[in-house]
Amino acid sequence: MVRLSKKAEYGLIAIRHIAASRIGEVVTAKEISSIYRIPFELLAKVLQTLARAGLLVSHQGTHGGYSLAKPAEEIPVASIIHAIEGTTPTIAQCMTEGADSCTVFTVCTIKSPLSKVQANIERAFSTMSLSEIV
Amino acid sequence: MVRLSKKAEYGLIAIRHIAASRIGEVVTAKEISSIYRIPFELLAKVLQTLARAGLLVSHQGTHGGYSLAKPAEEIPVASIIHAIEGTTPTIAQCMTEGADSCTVFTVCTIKSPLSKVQANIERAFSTMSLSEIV
DNA sequence: GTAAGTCGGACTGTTTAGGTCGTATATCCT
DNA sequence: AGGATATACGACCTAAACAGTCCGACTTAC
Repeated sequence: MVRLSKKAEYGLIAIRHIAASRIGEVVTAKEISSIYRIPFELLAKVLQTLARAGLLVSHQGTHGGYSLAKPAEEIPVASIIHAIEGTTPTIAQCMTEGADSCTVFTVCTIKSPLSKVQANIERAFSTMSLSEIV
Repeated sequence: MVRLSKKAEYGLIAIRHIAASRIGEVVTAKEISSIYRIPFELLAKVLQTLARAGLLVSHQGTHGGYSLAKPAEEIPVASIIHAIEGTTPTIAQCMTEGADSCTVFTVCTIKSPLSKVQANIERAFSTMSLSEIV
């Protein structure tokens, strides 16, 4: 019913690890992958995505790695998950796509009650910042 | 991030429809499938599952169909979703399976913060009964 | 210039969701 | 009795998403 993808899970673990390290220090993908036994290549991709989303800054070359782009307090958990999972997450299909994607022509009867639940979930992730899970 | 499966969506629409019909009246899978343009075979499976879970009672034979097994007030939305999705839903893999399924040997660092979010979601669905979405 | 890093696209294998098919069984009506 | 109309249920198929891999390129410190 509610499950994060492996990528999101890895991303959360990784960014939490980075947040927990001393500030100014960069952390390599290799280090994280070996500590948490996460496939290196996959983790690298996730970190790249996070960097592109502006949550991490990457430092190339020898002694390169990743560090937080901003203080942990300013990074909501929701933004991490969103960056990784890409697609805007909605609880039911009819809430994302064009109005006529809902095969029910007039009313999608369950739409409005579910949207409340969705708002709740979204809020739960948005109000929780990275600093709270370190 | 948070999306119900089609089956769950169909199940919700269907049971809501049944709940909205006059009491004592049975509704056929065919009727629901044609109204909401839901593939008949698939819907039939979902309704069977719901019947097996004790949320609906099925009436076989001519003029058969489905009706609610109990008043809508006594059917939490969560129970409908759980019945259909089967597997106990957890937000991350490490929360379901055996302790050693988490590749991180000592601590799954993100486990506890996420479990709070999960509890929230669970609560949102549990406190909402079918009667509230009719 | 070489080692240690990130970058990013292409590719593969596996799982799961969504949907279909066929057959059995129960019930009503004539 | 027998046909029409339902549910019951397992087997099957397909496409897409997910998890993971591979490889070549670029960047930077020493």
